Amino acid sequence: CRECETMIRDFCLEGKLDAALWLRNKLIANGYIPDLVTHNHLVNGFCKAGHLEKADFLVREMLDHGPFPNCVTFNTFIKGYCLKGDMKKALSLFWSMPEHSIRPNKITYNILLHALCKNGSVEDARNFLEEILDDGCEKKPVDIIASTIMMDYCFKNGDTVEALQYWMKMSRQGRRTDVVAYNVLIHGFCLSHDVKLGFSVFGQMLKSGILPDACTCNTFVSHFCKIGRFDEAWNILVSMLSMGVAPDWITPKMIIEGLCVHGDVVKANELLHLMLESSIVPEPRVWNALIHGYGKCGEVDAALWIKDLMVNS
RNA sequence: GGUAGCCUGUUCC
Repeated sequence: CRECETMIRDFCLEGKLDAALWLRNKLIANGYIPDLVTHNHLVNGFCKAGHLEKADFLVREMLDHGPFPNCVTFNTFIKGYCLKGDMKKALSLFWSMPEHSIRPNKITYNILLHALCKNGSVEDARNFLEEILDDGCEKKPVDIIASTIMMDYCFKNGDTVEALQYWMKMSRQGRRTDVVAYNVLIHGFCLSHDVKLGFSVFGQMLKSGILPDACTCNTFVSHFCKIGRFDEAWNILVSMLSMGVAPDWITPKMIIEGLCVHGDVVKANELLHLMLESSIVPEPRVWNALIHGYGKCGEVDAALWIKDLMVNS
């Protein structure tokens, strides 16, 4: 019945949760119990759709009749409550894990850390982190993702000093910092309007053999668009392309919208075609920005032409 | 003994 389980999984991924649940119930009625991973897909589907009552029902059934939930089940379920902003419930689930003899893993901690930063405060997250570290043996190195989460939210709250402490701890531990950690650091410097530092971090990143990605590019581009330096933003995009970084639709979106607002529709149009050549099709609002941009300076023909282009893309 | 699918961090809005 591997095929039925694959079907349930695909239904979940496509958001067809009713069908997925129906098939699961059907199989059980016929005496076959879908395996744990399949159940986890169902829980995940319900959580992502915000139907936590259904996820809750499913997890209860799993506890009572199997397949017995594992750490992934709880991670998924906890994240569901985090997305709803219900940290009380998320934390109580976390603390209930030992009752079921399920051990939380790094991912569990990171889900909660992230949500505590987002829905609560960095303070709450810091306390939680300390609690976790105290719990086990000493000198446990902090997970790189956990450090990145903390660093990110410290920057976002304007606490640069603490953010950098997380960064230094990370690099001191000799753990391999990755592209996301660098992106967060660069973004942090851009937030405090210190692009120069951002660039020097970027250089450091290249030196340690870590390749930039679309986020790295977008972080710089976003910064330059915000201060109205579209020439610089454009240069970033071009040099990233030459480094082999594949831009996503966010990159052109920022520059095109910015250029249109500032009245340089011609340049925006040029960029649009560049992206279309790389078969990157922008969002509707990017097209709107261009159409509106041409309309604003009275070039109705050009506006209509863009509209045709949009329909054909 | 080998093998598969599920859960965590960064950029625009």
